[in-house]
Amino acid sequence: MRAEALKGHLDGLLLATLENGPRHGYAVKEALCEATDGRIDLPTGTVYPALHRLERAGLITGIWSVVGGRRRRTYQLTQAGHAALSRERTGWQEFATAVTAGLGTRPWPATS
Amino acid sequence: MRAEALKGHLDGLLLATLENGPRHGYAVKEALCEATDGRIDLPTGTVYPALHRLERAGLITGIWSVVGGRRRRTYQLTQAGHAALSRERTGWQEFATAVTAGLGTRPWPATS
DNA sequence: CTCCATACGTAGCATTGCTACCTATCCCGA
DNA sequence: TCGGGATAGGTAGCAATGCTACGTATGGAG
Repeated sequence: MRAEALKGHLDGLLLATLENGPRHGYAVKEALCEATDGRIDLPTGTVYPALHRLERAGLITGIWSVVGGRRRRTYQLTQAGHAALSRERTGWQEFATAVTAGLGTRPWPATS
Repeated sequence: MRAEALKGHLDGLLLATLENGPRHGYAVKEALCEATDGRIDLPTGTVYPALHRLERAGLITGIWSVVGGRRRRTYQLTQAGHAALSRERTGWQEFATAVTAGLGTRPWPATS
């Protein structure tokens, strides 16, 4: 997958991993990797700054803890985060529809 | 549609408008707007630099002409451009599949 | 004669994900 | 015992890219 393709769509993906309960940063990365069958395997240098951004934006909140000698920051969605995730989903649908139309490909999955 | 969403996917869309014959820059913009039902209506400040980029990359070639007193630069896909378009399409499919999975939305169109 | 559509263009900006690097702990295998 | 990998967090700086805000010019409609 081309690196820059993700631009503008990362936030929604991160939020989605937190929808069913809190996770710490590293687990977010793992969850996203697993959910996409390894197709989206983010470097940590992408994940952590993005989580900081989401926290600054008030979409997630994090608390520190220590598990097995390792410090963790566990994040969970805020009310605003849930709303944002919802927006990201509908936004993605619209975007994907538009690009698919623009590219002139089959509506979906074309995996026949 | 969020502005930054397009990042990394514009080239394929522009190439696609040139697949069925040459067009000049302004017509590319119009064609894309029409193909997407107005959902992707690019400012000219996006289109022209992007076309220059594609030409520098050897994916399209342009020739000047004058029609009705107005100068035009008409572009057409090169061999490499056709190949790139093909890659963009498969890349888009993979990308869309991954993001859809990551967001946990319905495979498609979810417009039910 | 003014305004809009057509047609092209550039400068500079903001965002964003990536590379490359750093620290630290725990555990497994050699 | 010691090295390396997985786990867990982080930062600095870069490159790419689309957008905003302009500027230039012609033709036709009102």
